[in-house]
Amino acid sequence: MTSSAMFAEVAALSGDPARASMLHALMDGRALTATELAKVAGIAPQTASGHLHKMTAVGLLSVEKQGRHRYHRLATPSVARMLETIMEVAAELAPDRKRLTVGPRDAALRYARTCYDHFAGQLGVALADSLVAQGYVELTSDAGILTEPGITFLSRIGIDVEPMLARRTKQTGRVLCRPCLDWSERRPHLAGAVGAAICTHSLDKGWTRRLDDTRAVGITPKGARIFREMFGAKL
Amino acid sequence: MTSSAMFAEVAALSGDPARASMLHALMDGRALTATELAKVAGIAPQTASGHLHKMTAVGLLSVEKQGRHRYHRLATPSVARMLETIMEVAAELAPDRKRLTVGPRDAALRYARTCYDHFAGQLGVALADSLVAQGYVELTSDAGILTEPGITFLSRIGIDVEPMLARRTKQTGRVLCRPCLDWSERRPHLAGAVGAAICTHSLDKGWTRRLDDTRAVGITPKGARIFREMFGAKL
DNA sequence: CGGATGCTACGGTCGTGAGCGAAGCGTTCG
DNA sequence: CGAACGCTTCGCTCACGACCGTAGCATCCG
Repeated sequence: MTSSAMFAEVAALSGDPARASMLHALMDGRALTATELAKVAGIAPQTASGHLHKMTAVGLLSVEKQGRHRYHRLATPSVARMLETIMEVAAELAPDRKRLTVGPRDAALRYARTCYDHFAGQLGVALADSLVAQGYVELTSDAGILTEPGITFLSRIGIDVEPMLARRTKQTGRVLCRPCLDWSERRPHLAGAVGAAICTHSLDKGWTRRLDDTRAVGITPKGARIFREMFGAKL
Repeated sequence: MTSSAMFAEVAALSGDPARASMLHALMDGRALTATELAKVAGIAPQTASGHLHKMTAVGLLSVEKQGRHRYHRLATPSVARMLETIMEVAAELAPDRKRLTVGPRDAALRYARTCYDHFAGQLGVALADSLVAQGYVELTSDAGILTEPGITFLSRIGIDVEPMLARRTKQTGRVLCRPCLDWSERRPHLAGAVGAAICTHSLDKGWTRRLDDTRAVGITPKGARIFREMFGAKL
């Protein structure tokens, strides 16, 4: 059965500690160079090159050549979703040795970061919580939906949900989104098209900005006001 | 970072060909014995025993002792979800060598089978299609919801959605479900609490029945009528 | 045009772990 | 009670692959 073989190959590629570290680092959706990834994984560049070649050959990663750099990123959103679910299981199964040390040890990362294409960390959880509290979003571990008031809210802050509606059943009023378990907060936050739109829009509008070369993001004063007054988030 | 280590361990456990075969076989939600799993994976019972011990120790599997048999099953629904997403990526990345040979080679399995706790195969896809066509369910690759007419429909055929409502936001009218990519049909079908309820209820009512010692299910004449007349499914 | 940088290809070492044969323990059944 | 069965533990072999040193190829810079 060739399907089972491919399954094993994908899982095995994700299962090596060094490769896992790299995939982990790529979870923020950005593209990193081989050297950066080698440093993250704590291995020599040659070794990293081999790993990256394998993962690219199979299709987990895609490469973009720019000058003498080669930027690697997760090939598809489904790969990111896969990594998320593996992390979810890993978090569940993790021995409760020090919940405190679990997750990113960097305070900035715990506070706010990107998770592939959406926000995670305390910011991500807080936004999700407030959207749920106001009835804009409903979330379970299985799925999530954006309610009609939620659609109105998003358009008020400048996010158009039409493109999301176009890609699904014609019926208006509800837009599907997706929960994503945060492995530092151990709480669900907002992913999927809606979560991605909020993240993109927030970066565009200067509510948040990337902290140089990490996956952490900072909240600008303007953003803090918006998140507090519009979202009702407690940060 | 201990979280990354656990991630790698979980993925590595799923990555060995023999273990992958076993997990694959356990995806139907039933509990199998060590010998059965050894046969599936094509390895000696001793080897299988070692694998099962490891996966159980980490928490991917749970064991139930019954007489001289030890029944192994997936420990939690989240493990099943993880395997699904890995399969989804594997299916996407699979070289298109013979779409025909992809997926279960057994005709009965392709026709109708269980996928952890819900239906898959042609039956699963057909049911999902007809529920979507009638506006009872909305599905995307990210998430799915059960509409108000859908709730009415389910209660008409004897499925109470109250327990599902209880576990989420109080607001009535919508129940979240979950899409699951079928790797033989390459089409989404219905999973989550709603999919599980339909599967359980269908087995209870004798609309379908398990085919002895496989994960395949058969559709009884009564079931065929129900699926055709009530669901509007074309099988 | 040298020198530095980012990355990759090759060759070799070494540890890890999958696999099985043999043997032992508990359970079931004739 | 003894044989058959299901499963596990132990000890061993062996192959795969992660890792790095060396070397080689492109690209950018002064």
